[in-house]
Amino acid sequence: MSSATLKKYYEGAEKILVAIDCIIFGFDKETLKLLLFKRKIAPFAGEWSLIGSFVQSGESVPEAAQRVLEESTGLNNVYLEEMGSYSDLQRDPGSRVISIAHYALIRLDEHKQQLVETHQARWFPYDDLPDLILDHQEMTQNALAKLRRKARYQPIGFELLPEKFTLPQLQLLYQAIYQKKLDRRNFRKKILSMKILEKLDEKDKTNSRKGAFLYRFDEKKYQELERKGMNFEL
Amino acid sequence: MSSATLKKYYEGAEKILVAIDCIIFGFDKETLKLLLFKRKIAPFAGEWSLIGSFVQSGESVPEAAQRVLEESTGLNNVYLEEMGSYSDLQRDPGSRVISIAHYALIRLDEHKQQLVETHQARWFPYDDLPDLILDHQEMTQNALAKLRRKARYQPIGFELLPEKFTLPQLQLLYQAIYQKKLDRRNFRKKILSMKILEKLDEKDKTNSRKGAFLYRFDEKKYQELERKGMNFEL
DNA sequence: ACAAAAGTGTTTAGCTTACACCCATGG
DNA sequence: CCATGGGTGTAAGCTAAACACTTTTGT
Repeated sequence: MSSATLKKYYEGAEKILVAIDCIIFGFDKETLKLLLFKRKIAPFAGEWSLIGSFVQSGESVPEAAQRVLEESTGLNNVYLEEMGSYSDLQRDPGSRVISIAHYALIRLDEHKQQLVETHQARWFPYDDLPDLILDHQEMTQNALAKLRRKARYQPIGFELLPEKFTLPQLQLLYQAIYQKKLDRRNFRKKILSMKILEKLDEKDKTNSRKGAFLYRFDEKKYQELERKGMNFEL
Repeated sequence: MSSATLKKYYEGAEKILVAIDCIIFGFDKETLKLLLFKRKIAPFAGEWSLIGSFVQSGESVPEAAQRVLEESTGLNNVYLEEMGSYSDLQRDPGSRVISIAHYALIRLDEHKQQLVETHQARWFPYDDLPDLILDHQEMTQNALAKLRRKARYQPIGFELLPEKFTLPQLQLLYQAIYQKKLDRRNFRKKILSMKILEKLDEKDKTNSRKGAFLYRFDEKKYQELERKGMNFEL
């Protein structure tokens, strides 16, 4: 093939705006929350929206997603997962844009509250969200579906908890993700039998007089088990 | 925001070439296969590659993927699933391209052999693939990983078999997907207990003198069970 | 009659589920 | 001393796993 034809091959194709949008999950006490933003630009200025940005020519998709996360939460070591593209021709009246949606799991206690204010953002309980622009509602629903599925075979739930957490807290989290109650004894048995938690000597007394022991997720132990082919199931 | 700023918002962003690439799975007797193509254009003309195409301005990502599938196999009702984006800045030396990879499951008996020839394509056993260009090797590995995971909770395996198939055939397929042997009696028990197969009166005698009964996948029964919340597990 | 693949049940072990009482502490 | 949430064990039912012989039929 001649270099002229090659040129035509790549240049004959249409370039398209590529955006990324982030569904940011957090977990507070017993509810799953989403970080939403008041959109600053037209169309739909002033309405609630996911946070997003265009992919720049100098960055890959994961880099763009990390950048957005850092700009909006101040965090740079965030669990981030691509969840698919949204490409309807009419999805954005402003222009033809293909968006690659991502969901992120962040620890509410770590993110910079100040940035939330700067961005006119707000945490909403997952089951009490405002109307969202464009196809952001659909993205949001797909994100929870993916999160649920993923949480079944990988311990990503821990990404939503502080470094030290109690078993009751962990159970509340999984209950929030699966939207159903779990038996306390069975939950404990199962999670402890996986041996991926390190029990600490401290107690957290914010929720009861007796206090609950704090645990820490042991990444190393988990990865060992994973290599040996364990299956993490609720 | 003024319309000038708006203009700047969308126009200030960089447009990027967006491609889709398809990992096309087939199943033959007892091996999982991939349809690969001799690349016609530079760079890498003449080397083996997945089939792909740029997303046109008039089509969505799923539409582009279907188009590619139809052009390369002649099939238009194909099981097709997006599996993620590939966006390294240097991934394609020809130009900066973001590719959204998809995997497809097709029935070897249905696709048009003639098109395979037209495209200088060839079916390769999954575990004996030639070197592939760009990041196509990585895509291929990710595709099988996704297929395996997905096959655990959705009966997508059937997309790889002809409409009528025998239980031994089905078992061979799942063994190929999971790369491990399954017990014949347990497999049968499990699959039949799901009640998603319709037993026919015909036998297929191509593989034995006795012959094996043919079955058909019952989409309706499956969807009913799905609504009631069954879990499809190997 | 025999070779080659299809078909069929039972037993055992492990896992999941359901369930109720005592413990520690701060007020 | 009592109210509140944290912690613990066991029995029953169910699902998964292991395992070997009979059936059919073309040659």
